[in-house]
Amino acid sequence: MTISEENYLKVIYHLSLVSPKGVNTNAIAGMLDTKASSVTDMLKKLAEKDVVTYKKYQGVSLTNNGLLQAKKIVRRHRLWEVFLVEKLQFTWDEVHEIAEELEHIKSEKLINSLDAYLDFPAFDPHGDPIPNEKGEIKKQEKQLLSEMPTGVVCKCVGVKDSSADFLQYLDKQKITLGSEIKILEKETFDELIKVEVDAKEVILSNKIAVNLYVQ
Amino acid sequence: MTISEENYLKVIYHLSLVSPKGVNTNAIAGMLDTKASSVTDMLKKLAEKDVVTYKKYQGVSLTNNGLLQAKKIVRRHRLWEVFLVEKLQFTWDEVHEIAEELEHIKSEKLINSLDAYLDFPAFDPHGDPIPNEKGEIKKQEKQLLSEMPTGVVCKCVGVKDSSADFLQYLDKQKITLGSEIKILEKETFDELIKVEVDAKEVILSNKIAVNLYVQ
DNA sequence: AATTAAATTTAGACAAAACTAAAAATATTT
DNA sequence: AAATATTTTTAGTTTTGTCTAAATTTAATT
Repeated sequence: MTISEENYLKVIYHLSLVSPKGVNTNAIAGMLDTKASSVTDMLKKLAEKDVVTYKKYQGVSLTNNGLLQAKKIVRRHRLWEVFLVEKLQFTWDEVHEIAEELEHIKSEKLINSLDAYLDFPAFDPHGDPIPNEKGEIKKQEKQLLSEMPTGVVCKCVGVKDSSADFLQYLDKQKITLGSEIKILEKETFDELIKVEVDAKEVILSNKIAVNLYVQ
Repeated sequence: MTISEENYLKVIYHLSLVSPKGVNTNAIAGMLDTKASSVTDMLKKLAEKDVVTYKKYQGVSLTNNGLLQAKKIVRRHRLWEVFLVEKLQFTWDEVHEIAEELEHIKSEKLINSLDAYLDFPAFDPHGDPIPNEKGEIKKQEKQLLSEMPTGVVCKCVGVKDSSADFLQYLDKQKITLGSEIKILEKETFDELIKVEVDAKEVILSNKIAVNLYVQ
């Protein structure tokens, strides 16, 4: 598998978690910053290789084999992210770009040794689950901050949007993985949420609340 | 720079250490397992980019810029090798292939963090020097085992041939980086060398002796 | 010095992965 | 249901890095 093919597989995997009944050509093009016609070409090739099932105009889905391959790529990506944060002191907003490259290094021995070296982490620095060697994923129950009722104390366990911009904004508010968040007040009119983090009161917009997973 | 261009630069660098007055097209083709015509094409492109000076039929050499680039690639390669051996328990014969891939990950921050994490190693697992951030290389004085006189005790500090086959052969003889080697007898007729390693007598062929650096 | 051999370059072609522009299929409106 | 809009596919190019085969230059021999 080429790097390009791997990137397609990965994107199809992520999109199929949201739309399990078939992923759109355009959606893939959007994620990969390429053109729909290029996607069509690649889908044919991937179908040839039996990693996706593809019918003209009907979108694609992963085959069992394709799913396993995709999980391996995600596994590599997330393990490297853990490495960068835990061992090389990167912050959670810096790791994605580099992991995009590292994820394509394919040695099984490398990735399993890395996994052991990191003590078999179940989640990456953004709270996303890391598939194990067999592709099994430990599901974590989590809810969006926006869905939590007033008064409760919850813990930040992940982000939906893991863009550097969002993560840096969270840093500015002293919110990070594991932060305790107490919901003080929810304003129904403009959906602002007043919370307490680090013994300080903070106002969070809805845009933040719908992108923050808590438990 | 593409991966392919980096591979050419790296090979030209290694070859220019042996033939500083210009590297042959054929030599490059041999190292990269490609054809001379492909090399010619690439040399033109690299000359365009000012990383090599190239004159038809005269071979190539690196420009100052090209030399720095090449050293960066070598630096990355060797740092990853140290990482694999020191942190992930790889053996010295397993690391080259994987480092061939890892060397193309280009984040400066990544490589400098890795360097610090590994405590700024000066040599890789085969005894080859690791350029620092500025491209400076710490030279180590070393001689081939074949050049040492009878009677002396020396220490293995590197290998000239770092192929897996050779390294595994050395492992079988219990010779590794840092091994003390006492030269007991040199046979002039067939150039076999009797040495003592690990309190055991071993006979080494000339092929071994001309590929083992000692101090 | 002429001839042969070896190394190198040119010319033309190919595969991968992208693109543009146009055509076809599906969805959505009116 | 017809018209329009959107999505997807096809057809034909482009770029990168490779190849083969032929031509050219340099090196080695006789």
